[in-house]
Amino acid sequence: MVAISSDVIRGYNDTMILSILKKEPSYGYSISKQIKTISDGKYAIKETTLYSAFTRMEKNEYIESFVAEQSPDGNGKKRTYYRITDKGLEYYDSKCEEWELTKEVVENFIEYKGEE
Amino acid sequence: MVAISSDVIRGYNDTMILSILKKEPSYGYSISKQIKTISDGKYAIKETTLYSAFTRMEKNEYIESFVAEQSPDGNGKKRTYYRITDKGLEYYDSKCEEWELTKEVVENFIEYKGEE
DNA sequence: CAGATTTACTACGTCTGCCGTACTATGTTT
DNA sequence: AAACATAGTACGGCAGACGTAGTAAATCTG
Repeated sequence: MVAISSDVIRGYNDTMILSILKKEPSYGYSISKQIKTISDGKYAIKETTLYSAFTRMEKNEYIESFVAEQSPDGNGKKRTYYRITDKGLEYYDSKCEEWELTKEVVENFIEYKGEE
Repeated sequence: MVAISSDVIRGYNDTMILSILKKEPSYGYSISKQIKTISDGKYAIKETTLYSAFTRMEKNEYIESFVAEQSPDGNGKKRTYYRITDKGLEYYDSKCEEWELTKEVVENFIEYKGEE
């Protein structure tokens, strides 16, 4: 079983988070589950990686946080939600471009051997 | 102009080096130039990154070093050449598999917008 | 033939993102 | 009542990439 090492995914965790926040604001636990679902169970972001990404990206103004109740009637625990900013959208787009370039480059050094 | 950030390429520098050493033993300066050529000028490995990769990979027994003259008649400066080991070949193969998986995962989060 | 450039490295310290471990504290299910 | 899911925070360590700098021989260039 091949796993994705942190050195490989490094630099794309932020992109994954932003791609989810592009759709609508969300919070840690939900994003974590969405990443698992979207990746078809192939990747799970670590909690600490996720929350430190929030801190970093908020500092960089790629996201904004706000606190909201779980249900509109005011009961339930409060959660910290994140929303993508315009700067975050730009950053996401640039990361998508970078990905296309990276793919082109790396594939020159990779040998692909079909299924087995 | 999009550039490839170190956080993105991290984890693939070793793979690139090994893919070159798979063909034949080589040395630092040459590998550096080959990476530039093979990537079509899109990526240049930093010297310090390259040489620290040698140290790490030799310790991990993915490569072996030997010293040789530049020309067979014994003149010219000596160079440190590296040769890939069986363990290194295995590692390279596993990295290729990992790349296929990473691609599948990351692409779920990326939006591709043709040329422009 | 002197100076610039290319070749071929080594040393050292810093930065950053990822991760392990651990802890807190509700809410919900069995 | 206990277990599990939810929703985090705190803290420290690690490893790979990189900036800066320095050495030194070989080769090209005016």
